[in-house]
Amino acid sequence: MARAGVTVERLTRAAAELADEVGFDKVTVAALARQFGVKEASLYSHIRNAHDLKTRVTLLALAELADDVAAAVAGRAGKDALVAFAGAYRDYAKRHPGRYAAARMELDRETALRSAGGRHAEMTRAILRAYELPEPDQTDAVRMLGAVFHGYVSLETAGAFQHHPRDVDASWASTLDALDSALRNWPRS
Amino acid sequence: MARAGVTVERLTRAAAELADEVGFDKVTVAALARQFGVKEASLYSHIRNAHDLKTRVTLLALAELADDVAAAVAGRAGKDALVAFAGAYRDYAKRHPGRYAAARMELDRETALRSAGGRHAEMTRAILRAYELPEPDQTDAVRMLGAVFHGYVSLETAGAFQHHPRDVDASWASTLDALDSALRNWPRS
DNA sequence: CTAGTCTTCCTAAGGTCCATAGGCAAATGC
DNA sequence: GCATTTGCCTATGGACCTTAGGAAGACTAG
Repeated sequence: MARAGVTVERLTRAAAELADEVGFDKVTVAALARQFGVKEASLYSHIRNAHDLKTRVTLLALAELADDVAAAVAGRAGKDALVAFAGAYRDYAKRHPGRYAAARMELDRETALRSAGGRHAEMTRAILRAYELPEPDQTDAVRMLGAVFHGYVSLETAGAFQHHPRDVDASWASTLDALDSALRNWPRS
Repeated sequence: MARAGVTVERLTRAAAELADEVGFDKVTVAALARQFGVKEASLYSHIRNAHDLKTRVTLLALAELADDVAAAVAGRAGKDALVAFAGAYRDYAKRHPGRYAAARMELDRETALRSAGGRHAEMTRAILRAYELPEPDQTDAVRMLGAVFHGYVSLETAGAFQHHPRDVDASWASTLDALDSALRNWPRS
């Protein structure tokens, strides 16, 4: 039998692309096998199971997203950095909806530790540096920023903002203005 | 054959409870059939398909959540109302994680219109009344509030805040303080 | 180069779930 | 009391996940 040249890397890339095209939940071992022209069972020489495959896509997405955000915030500070971070985050989610969904999948403890999740937290803290928040307010602000970014993108992707004519980009810009103001006037505990 | 007394209502309730126990994505026609002691095929006399069943759980969850929030904000205004709204929202999500996940499922246009989604938007606008924001800022604020609430609950449920010792309730309170301040000092366009 | 080993792919098979078709019997309505 | 409707059944098939065991290509040591 001629070999199809399947590797974990190629599988993961194909799975990520498939996720962006048809949705992360529709990434199946069967669909990938079809794409590579092999039988489903063959893929189990490369991945442990379907969950393993999805986890790999998640790790890929988290790393890509962290790279994008890192590039965006490089050399910026304060509100500038905030807007760049948020823009890169939202852009990634819109360009790669399937990967973004993967990035939000729950990981088990050890996998989470070797993911790019830590870089995300670090970068968020870096943004807050200019606002000079002491702990624990800084941690609270990190959590709030994460909530706003993820929440906005998530609702937007789910079509929750489609029922009103107001431009979604404009609301986003306005939200970032409000966030900046909230961070500058953070209510100290 | 003795009848098992299956009805759409009982199915929906059982599905909602099952969702809270094992996760919304694990709510299956097969599992429900087992619970009711009937064959899978029998359920198709009551529901059209699995998606129909999930949609019913979604509508139930949206209505329950709207009721809870309405009860919480009744007779309150300003920051008081904001905190009550947010608290009811987050409590519901924690008490009913499966239902909450259902509430975030995307609905088709017509179904969304006859859902309690409209009440949610109205109540959010009601909260903002005290902050006296003109349009389109009010809409922007509605979107931001939705993003923060959903995003926070979503990240918390996914365990994203477990990697830091800071008390999650305290961060939540702090976030609401910041939101209140952001709404009071909303940057007018 | 050859023989052994590892890797990649296969067939076969069993499990879960979703869904439809067609039938029988209990419940309901006139 | 009889016809109709409704609720449940069996049978069947498709999609997906996964494991076991085997064959043949690819690599490696002697």
